[in-house]
Amino acid sequence: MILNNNSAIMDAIQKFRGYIKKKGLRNTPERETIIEEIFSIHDHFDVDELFLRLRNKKKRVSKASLYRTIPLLIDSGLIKEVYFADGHLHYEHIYGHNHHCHLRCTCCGRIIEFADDAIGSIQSRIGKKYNFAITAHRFELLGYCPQCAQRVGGVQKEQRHRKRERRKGAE
Amino acid sequence: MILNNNSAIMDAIQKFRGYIKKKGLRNTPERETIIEEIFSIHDHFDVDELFLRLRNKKKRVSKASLYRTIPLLIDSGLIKEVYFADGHLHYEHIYGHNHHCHLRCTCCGRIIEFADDAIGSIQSRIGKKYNFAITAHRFELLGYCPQCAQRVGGVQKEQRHRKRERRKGAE
DNA sequence: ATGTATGCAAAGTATTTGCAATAAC
DNA sequence: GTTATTGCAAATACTTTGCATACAT
Repeated sequence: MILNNNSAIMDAIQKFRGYIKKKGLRNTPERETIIEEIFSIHDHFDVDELFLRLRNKKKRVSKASLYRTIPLLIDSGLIKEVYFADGHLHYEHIYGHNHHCHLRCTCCGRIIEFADDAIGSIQSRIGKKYNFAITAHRFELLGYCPQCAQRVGGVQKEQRHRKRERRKGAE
Repeated sequence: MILNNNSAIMDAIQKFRGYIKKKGLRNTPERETIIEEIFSIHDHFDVDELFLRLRNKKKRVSKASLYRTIPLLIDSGLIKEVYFADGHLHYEHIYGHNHHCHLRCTCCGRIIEFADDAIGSIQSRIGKKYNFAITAHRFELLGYCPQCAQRVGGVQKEQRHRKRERRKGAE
């Protein structure tokens, strides 16, 4: 059911061009490079991962441009924030992904995607009740995965340490 | 239905003392001061707000202690992270609050609390399915409040600016 | 007595911003 | 030609940490 092929990338770029035009902004090769990379990631990502992936492919886009582009991608409906961990936000693209939420192990950081039909009905029920125009939701379940549940639990810092190791490795 | 009176504060402190003892840590006046302050806040808070509130009451607790105490309060089940905005996490205490989730206007930052019975059943359904021991969830709905929906939309930075002004005012 | 907790200041990490040069329209 | 965008480096924001002192047990 995952459609992250060239057609999804082209759809995304088309949608972004429309957004740029509507807002009176300018399109640039850097922005399209970013979109191409994001839509080739079949997973969640954070700014640092995105930056490293681009650098590994010799695509030179500065981090400042990443930080400046991400809000545009969110506003244009191409990506969304999915959860906060390791001290920063993680994102994922929207096109070609089925809608899902995240189940996260607070011990090892493992992520499982899930979907549940009841979420949509809660969203519309609450939106109507408070007269909000709801544009997005974030639903995360937190707990211990089967492996971590056996061990003690409460070793919340492992996650962050692992992340640091990963970054060092990439230098 | 809100019970943030002295008995809720005492309950919280009792629970924390039990936690401290179980973990072999030490209780300190600073930690109890922090708990008292948090349980007197009938709202969400972030580290900076907590720090300023304490300072305004001449209770001298360093920010380092706040940052070191918050994980203990989360681990002991007294508070929880509720959402990420303005570049950092916001928290709320658990005792004496009915369970609820947050509806947030991405334009003006306004927060509405809501509850929906379906959330609990999703949580247990998914926990069972993936064999996770679920300890918490975070469910946020994002959109435009009635007032902001009338104006354009997309002025995502207002929120952060307002926060900065607020801080300056408190100096 | 022992060793955890504190405050402070420094370091670390993430993100934003000023500015000159570039390039999209 | 005009002006948004870029990369860089500096600045800012948030959080963590090292260390000497204080204090809970």
